[in-house]
Amino acid sequence: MSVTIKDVSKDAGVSIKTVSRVINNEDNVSESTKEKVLKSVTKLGFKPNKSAQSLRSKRSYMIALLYDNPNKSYLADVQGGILQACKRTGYNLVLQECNHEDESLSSSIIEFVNDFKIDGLIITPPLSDMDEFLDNLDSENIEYSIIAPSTKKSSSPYVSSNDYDASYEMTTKIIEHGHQQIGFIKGHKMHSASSLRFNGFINALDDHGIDRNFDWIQDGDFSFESGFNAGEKIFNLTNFPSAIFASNDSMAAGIMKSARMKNINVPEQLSIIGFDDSPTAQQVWPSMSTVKQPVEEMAMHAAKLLIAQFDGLTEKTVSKEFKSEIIIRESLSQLS
Amino acid sequence: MSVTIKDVSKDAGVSIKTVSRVINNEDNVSESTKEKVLKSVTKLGFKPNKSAQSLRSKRSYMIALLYDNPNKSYLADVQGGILQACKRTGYNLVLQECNHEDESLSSSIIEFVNDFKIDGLIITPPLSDMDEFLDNLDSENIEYSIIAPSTKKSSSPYVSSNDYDASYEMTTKIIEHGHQQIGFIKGHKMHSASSLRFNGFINALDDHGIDRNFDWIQDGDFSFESGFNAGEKIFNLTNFPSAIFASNDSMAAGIMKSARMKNINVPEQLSIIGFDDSPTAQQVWPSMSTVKQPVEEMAMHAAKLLIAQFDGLTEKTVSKEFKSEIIIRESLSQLS
DNA sequence: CAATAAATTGATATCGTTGTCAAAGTATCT
DNA sequence: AGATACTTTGACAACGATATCAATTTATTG
Repeated sequence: MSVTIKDVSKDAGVSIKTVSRVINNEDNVSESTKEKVLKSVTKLGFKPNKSAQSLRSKRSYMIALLYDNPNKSYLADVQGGILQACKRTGYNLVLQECNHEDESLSSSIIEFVNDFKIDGLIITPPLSDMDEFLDNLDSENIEYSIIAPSTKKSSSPYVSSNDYDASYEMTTKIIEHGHQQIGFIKGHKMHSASSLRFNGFINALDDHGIDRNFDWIQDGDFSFESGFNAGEKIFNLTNFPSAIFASNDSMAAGIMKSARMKNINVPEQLSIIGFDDSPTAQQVWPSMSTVKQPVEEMAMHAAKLLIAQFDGLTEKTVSKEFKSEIIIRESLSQLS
Repeated sequence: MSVTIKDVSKDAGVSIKTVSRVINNEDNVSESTKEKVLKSVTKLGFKPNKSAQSLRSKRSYMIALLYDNPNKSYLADVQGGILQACKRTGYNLVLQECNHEDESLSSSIIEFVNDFKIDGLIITPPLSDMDEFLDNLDSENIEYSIIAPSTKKSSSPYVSSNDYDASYEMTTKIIEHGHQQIGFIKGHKMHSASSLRFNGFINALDDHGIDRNFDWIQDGDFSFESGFNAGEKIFNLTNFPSAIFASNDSMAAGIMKSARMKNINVPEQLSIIGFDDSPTAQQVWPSMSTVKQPVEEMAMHAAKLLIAQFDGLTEKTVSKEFKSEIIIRESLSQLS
């Protein structure tokens, strides 16, 4: 049926082991035989049988993406990036939804990895913030690569976003637009990004000598509803801020709705700023100013990092922090 | 290291072939030995090695999802559904992004299936509308299950949505809200859903004796921009409709923006209706009336259909049409 | 140049299943 | 009871790669 290593060995006039050596890029093969073998490989269109390789070598050539209820657009972006990295490497992506509140998270993931001989994991927030979970993986010698805000030092390779800097920068931008009265909606407590974004905000206020008003700082959990509720609270105050910076776009949209329902004009009376650049950010009116992280690129890098660990890739791949982009759209107005 | 079929056979006192028979649910195994084997399987916690099975049986236990640039939320929902179906079956999901305009689509997919020994495909619009592509798969004896609007009869199992009915019903709802002047934005031409949704609209108008106004019927391609542009055209007319029904939510959001920019109040002066119930639909203000298809359920069913073809599943799984749900939110107003 | 070390190559076992086919056991029929 | 058919079972080959380790070739050394 299909071409096997045996056919190649016959065609090239060498043993199957030598063919194996060539296709696995092993040392100690003379240039001349290598060339000979590669010629036969191309000529016959040989592609190693994944199952046979996997059976013998104990590797599955599969990496798994672990995620816990992220917004759909984030998930799609992450996947896209990983798939790009997998493209020509022969690796495949498997999806695994998790629940960070599940008591047996560690054990079930370890079982999953062992059952399917998963070569490595890519871990996204908030799972990437669970130190104990990562420790458990470490002690089982499971390889992984994490995508996370830059807080922690991990022995495993990681890809990080500069949530603090981005938040600081965006806050500065808001101030530069003339706003002195600025509210903030925090994100979900389990995400390390939440505190980073909040700290960036606070420090930017302080550095510009702007007072904090804790009535205008509300808790949220990244959901639209939590943003809406936070808005209701703020707009019931006797005076409310001229701008509100929400820790993500969904909450920002929630604020926008609650403002609208109180007949507060956006952005004339109130500027609203989000974070993530989700598809919604462009589709609401007025369009949302927001922070865009290069999620797809980050995921691609995380996958490359991981794959580089098993396959000795030629190009060196190292942990890396990615920079976010500040996007100013209609929802942030210039105060005169 | 891990438990193999040999360990089980020893423990149960039968041959490895008999164990294999039991775990593959083959006929001609006596109840007593079956029981004996199953007891050993549970006792030892035996799980068949996927690679070995795959190598010997020529099956990969992987199904692939073929998609072409759908919106992210749709993609996530489809994946969620498939993963649920895969959950306890031992199958895994592999993602494959396609381009329906690619000349070599058929051949590259056939190669992909052969290389990875993919057991079956799940095909989403617009790929599921490409008859020639499906024919090519048929002639290669590749198994697939399609998710599509109900137009075509396929020899392969399929899952369909009643786009025509949903559109007819929503249009009727709009009319019942007192609207007599109704616009429509068409979807992407390559999607069979587009014409179905349009026909449902037109027929509902006709059946209720309402005039069609072709100035209010605009082309679109499911993108936000195309919706926005369609809006601009309509609102530059001397008189415009009291309601616009867009073939999806993104375009509806585009309309909403263009209306806002012309200072047209939604929903007081203009009702806007979408299709899909994307996350954005709830997050815009006013929240969008729309049609929700049970995408996740549909995908789950499609996966079950497919898996039932290789594994003789106990419960009969057949092609099925799913009903959509009409969701009325703030963007559709009642005219007095 | 012989002796030794290093690089290259191949014969064969092996991974953990399923497939083949024949043997053994049971049931059914004259 | 014996012949026949059917059910149940197992021994062993096979899938297509990598691993082991010994054999061969080539390079280096004194």
